[in-house]
Amino acid sequence: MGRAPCCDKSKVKRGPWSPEEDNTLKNYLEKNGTGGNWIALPQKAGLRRCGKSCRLRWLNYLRPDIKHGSFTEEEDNIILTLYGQIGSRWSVIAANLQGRTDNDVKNHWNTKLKKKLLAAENYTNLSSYNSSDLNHNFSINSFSRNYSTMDSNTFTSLMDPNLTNLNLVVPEMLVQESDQLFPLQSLLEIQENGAIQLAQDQEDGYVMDFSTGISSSYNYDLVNGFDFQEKFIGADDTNYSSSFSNYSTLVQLQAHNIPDIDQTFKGFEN
DNA sequence: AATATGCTCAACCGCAGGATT
DNA sequence: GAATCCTGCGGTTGAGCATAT
Repeated sequence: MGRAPCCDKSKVKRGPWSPEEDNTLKNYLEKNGTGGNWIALPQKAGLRRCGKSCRLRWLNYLRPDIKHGSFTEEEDNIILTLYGQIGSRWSVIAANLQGRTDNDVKNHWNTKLKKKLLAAENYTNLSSYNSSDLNHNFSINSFSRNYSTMDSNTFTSLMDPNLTNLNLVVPEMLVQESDQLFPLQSLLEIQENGAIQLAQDQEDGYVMDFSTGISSSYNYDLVNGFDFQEKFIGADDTNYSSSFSNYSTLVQLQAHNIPDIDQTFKGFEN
C-alpha cells in the first residue's frame, strides 16, 4: 500500500514564518540537506510545519542563491519573450533567470509585466489568444483595426527595406526554428509580391502580403519609432474584414529598431 | 489625520504525474 | 496492477504596506 499522510493539518503551524523558524530550517538543511524527503523533514528539524511549507520556504526564500530585489530590464525582456513562447510555465522561465524563483517570476508577471504587455497590446488593438501551438504561441491573434487600403507609395519604413536579418524579440532557438520553417522576406520582396498597404495614419500603419499563403505584415509606429514584422500561418484568408479572429496561428512577431523596449512600453502604461 | 483603494509578495491550495508500496 | 503518497507546479489569496483622496 501507499505511504503515510504527510502531516496532520490541524497540528501544524501556518502563516508567515518567524525568524526563529527560518533559522531552524536553514541550519538543519545546511547540515543535513533534505534527505530526499520533505514530509519527514519538519519533525527531524524540530519544526511544527508541513513539509510542503518547509520546501516552499526554502526554495522561495531561504536558499543562499536566491536573488532578492527588483527585476532588471534584461530580466523583464527574457520573461516577456519566454512568456510569448511558452505561456505561464513559470518554472521554465525562472530556470532562465539566475537566482529567481517561479513564484518570484509569477508575482512579477502578475503585478508588473502583464499590465505592460496588455497596455502595449491595447495600443495596437491586439487582443490576447492562446494558441494551441506551444512552440509559437505569442498570445496575439485577433485584430480590430479599421482597415483601409492605401497607396503603397505612402509607406515609410523605419528599417532598411532590404533587411531580412532583423533584431528579434524572440530568443535565438525559436528564431532559428522559425527561420527554417518560415524564412523572412525583406520589405522590398513583400512589396514586389504585390503587398498592399493598409491603415496608415499619423501614428502607425502597416503593409501586408497575402501572396504566399504565409501572411506577412510590416507594422510601423511613427511616434515611438519601431517596426516589427508578423507572420501568420494556418489560414489564407484574403477575405479578411475587420477581424482576424479566425486565424489559427501567429507564428512569430519580430521587432526591429527598438533600442529600449521597456522605454517603448512605458509610453503605453496607464 | 483618517479612510479608501491599490499594490506587492509570501504563503497556501489543489492538481498532475511520477514514485512507492 | 491498484492504491496511495510525494513532489513540483501554476493559480489564488490575503495581510501588510504604499499611495490617493
